[in-house]
Amino acid sequence: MSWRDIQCGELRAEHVGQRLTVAGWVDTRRDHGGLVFVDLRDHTGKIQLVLKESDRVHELRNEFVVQAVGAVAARAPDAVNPNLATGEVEIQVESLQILSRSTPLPFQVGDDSVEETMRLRYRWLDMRGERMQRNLRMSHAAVSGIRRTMDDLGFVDIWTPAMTRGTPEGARDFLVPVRLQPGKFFALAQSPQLFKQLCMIGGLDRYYQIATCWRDEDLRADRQFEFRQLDLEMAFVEREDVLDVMEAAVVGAFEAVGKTAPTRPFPHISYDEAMAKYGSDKPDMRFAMEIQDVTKATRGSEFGVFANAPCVRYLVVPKTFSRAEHERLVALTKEWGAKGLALLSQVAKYLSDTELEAFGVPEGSSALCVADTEEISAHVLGLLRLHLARELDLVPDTNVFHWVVDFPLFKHDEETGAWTFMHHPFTAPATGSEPWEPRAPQDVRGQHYDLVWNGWELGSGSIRIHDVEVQERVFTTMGMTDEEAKSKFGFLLDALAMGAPPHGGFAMGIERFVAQLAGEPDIRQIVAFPKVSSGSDPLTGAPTSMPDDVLAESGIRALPQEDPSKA
RNA sequence: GGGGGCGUAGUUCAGUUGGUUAGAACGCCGGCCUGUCACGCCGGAGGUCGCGGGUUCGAGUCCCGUCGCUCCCGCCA
Repeated sequence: MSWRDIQCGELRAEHVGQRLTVAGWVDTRRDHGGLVFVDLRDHTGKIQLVLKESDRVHELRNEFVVQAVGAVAARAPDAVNPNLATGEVEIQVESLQILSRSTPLPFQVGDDSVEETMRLRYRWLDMRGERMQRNLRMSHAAVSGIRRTMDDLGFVDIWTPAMTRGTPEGARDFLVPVRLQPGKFFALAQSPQLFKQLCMIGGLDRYYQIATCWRDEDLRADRQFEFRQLDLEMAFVEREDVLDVMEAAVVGAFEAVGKTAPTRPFPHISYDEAMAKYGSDKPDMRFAMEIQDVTKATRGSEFGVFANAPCVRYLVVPKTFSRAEHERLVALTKEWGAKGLALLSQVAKYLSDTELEAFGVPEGSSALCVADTEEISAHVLGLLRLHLARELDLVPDTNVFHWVVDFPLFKHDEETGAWTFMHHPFTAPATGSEPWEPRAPQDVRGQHYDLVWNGWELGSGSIRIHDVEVQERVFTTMGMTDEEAKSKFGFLLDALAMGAPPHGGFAMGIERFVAQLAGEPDIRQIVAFPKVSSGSDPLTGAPTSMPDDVLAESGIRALPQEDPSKA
């Protein structure tokens, strides 16, 4: 026998007269005494069961799992429910079997107002609701579309290790103690980066993987400890070849979920332009409100704050600000690192007519100015731009994909004073920018590119270094000695020295992509069992402490932790 | 590491200037009901106001601390 002949949401007028078995969850019951209506639900929808009085029928409660056998009947015209896809029919139940009971629930399935920790603690209930059903199924469909695209393009899915060599650079690693070698650790892969490059050197040509990655950094709306990325790498290609494949994958996912795909090719913007106009390397370009620069015009200003600052930039905002509103913004920008935030109308008295003209602020608008280093001005105004756009509801409901290109290869590390990489140390310098000495490292561009969707960084990639000497020179610029480079990346240098083809690739965060696709504000709505922002799992209670003897077996010992109950 | 927000019944919330026995809706329990579909009607149970301390004649309300959740900055090759 079968539990069901048809799913709840699939019943239509065409089934009238058939005797069918259905099964699902009791969504609602309307008990009229001698007559009971039950909306039976599964992920396809609901169907109304009509039950005559019997022993069992009054026992039914929400979320009981039941199986019913009965005839599909057409509803009387005045009893049709136009709000239900199955609303023209109902099942006249002949026999009902309770397959499983349910205790009263901590919240009602489908209640969208419940606090998220509660939803996560009882995720199995949350999952029965429309929202998670849609998100998890859309996630699967998107990944299917991506896989189909990659397979069709001749990419080969290669499994790379989760347990790999730790890297002190970059994100913090999750460590895995090794019982067979006490005191030594694997790190969970932050990305399959080096392995996919080795695949290229190994002649695999076109690699991809929906790869799980782990990074031990603070969680955010768009960040979890573990996440998946579409990871791909191609040999004998240039930047545009990689971008082309990525666009195809994105479009493949859109088509797989039945949404209108963005137009190809996606527009490009340079890193410098993005930083200047939007103060971010992942600009939200659904709206303008670009950052303006008046550094030159205010050089000789009598207003010392402007004249003496290395950089004067501002945002024109279509609104006038009260003193209190301005003060609040000042406080915000100070948190972000600015010394202050000048409202042009307040400092106008110190400025010449020529200077004021340079600002060119229309009637009814305001200019908010930051006078600081170029870096801080861009950063703060970039954040302020996003903040104000959201607050003033200036963000249209559109989809804007674009590539950010021409990144610097190196950046200066404020803490150590050394040069470090912008992306990772395997990104190739732009053609023509090598050898870069005696050119300053900050002037070297890298063949790095980011994919940005509505201000979310979906992922990044680059053309990699395939020349062992260039790779060594990059390590040297970063202050690495030959010995260090050899000990950390000797295997890569060996491989590069043994016939490495030109290659490049990309990695796109799956959850970020699907969250945007589903219109969700954070990736927890896409992940079946996510962690909350403190880094714990409210469902299982993980992480937990471990007995000392278990730790000892792994060759480690936990540091004593303060007991919070004593505080 | 830093800043903001939130925490009251199972859930979502209200709770005035500090003042009697902390309320509502949904859910839950009992009863009635043969055409409902957010069924209806009658009745009922349910509270460590996150936790600890303080101020006060009196604290859900004010103060301090702490815990949890959340958003953001830093961080995220």
